[in-house]
Amino acid sequence: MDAHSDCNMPIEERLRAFEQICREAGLRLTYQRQEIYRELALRPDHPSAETLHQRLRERIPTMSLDTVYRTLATFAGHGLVNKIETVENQARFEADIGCHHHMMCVKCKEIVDFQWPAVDEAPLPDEAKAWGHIMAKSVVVYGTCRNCME
Amino acid sequence: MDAHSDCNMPIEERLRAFEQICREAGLRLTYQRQEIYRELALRPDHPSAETLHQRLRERIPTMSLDTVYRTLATFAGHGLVNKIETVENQARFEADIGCHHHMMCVKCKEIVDFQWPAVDEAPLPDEAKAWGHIMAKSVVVYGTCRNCME
DNA sequence: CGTAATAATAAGAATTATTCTTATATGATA
DNA sequence: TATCATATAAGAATAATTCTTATTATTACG
Repeated sequence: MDAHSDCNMPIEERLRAFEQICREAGLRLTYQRQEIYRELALRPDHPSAETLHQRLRERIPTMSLDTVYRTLATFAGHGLVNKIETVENQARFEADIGCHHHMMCVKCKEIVDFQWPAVDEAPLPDEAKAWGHIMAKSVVVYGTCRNCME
Repeated sequence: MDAHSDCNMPIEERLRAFEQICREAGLRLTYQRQEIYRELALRPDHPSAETLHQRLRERIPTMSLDTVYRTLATFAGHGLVNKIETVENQARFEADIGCHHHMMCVKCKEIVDFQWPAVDEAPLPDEAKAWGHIMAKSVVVYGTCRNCME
């Protein structure tokens, strides 16, 4: 089985998998990288780089926003985190790279994971196969969450 | 049948539908709005606001980038155009609001429409229904297009 | 274990993407 | 056609992200 990290794994195991992937990829295991990964992996939400930076700065006042951006980009390049596409102009991130999709509330902007096996299992249409080589698919659903429906 | 605009309709009809929707919504039918809509509807690609602005400025040198952004936001708010979510940080737009999905080439960033009835017809999982009221769903597939596979 | 080489960081500047402000112009209505 | 509200152009401002550079810290190697 491949080294991966999803929300059903205990945090220690996810951190170990993270460290292993860093080592294999030749990424130095810095304090900042470990703390950024841990902060992202610890909560099930989908923070922006800025939100993550604010959280980290409470513990680590010297952590710079640039490091958060740079590190998240590095992680995303190595498949350690996902950058989530939304209609908003601030990118959102998650450490759970298991197969799932996203629902975003158009009011509070909260993003929640969900499973949709019917879509995961649906074969890509011929049109898509003819277009080129497909590597990833992403479903984002927009609506109003229960909290925001008052 | 609802007034809508997809790539199978002749451009004249799409422009008429556009004008009608503007009138019904109380949106003034300005020269800029008509030209921005026409420019977007005329091509099957998915330009950014900036790309669209460059195209328009060749014909209309006084067209401002702000007007393009503002107008696209207005259009999107009235369901006249789609703002497409991607992992890139520049938003992309399209005038085709018929049901379809998108493939994006990670190299050249080109976006192409495709149909995927299996996904359109798949019922949302209970998890999603329980979350709140869902209004839209978007599928984006990432890969390398034939042109970029050399 | 200490040290050299090199990659990563912090800080702030720079860039890119988008939105706001304000004076002017234009479309819709009477 | 005059009126009035809305939309526009221009450029300033803000927001989001990336770059530059000097410094620091990790890793590999002795």
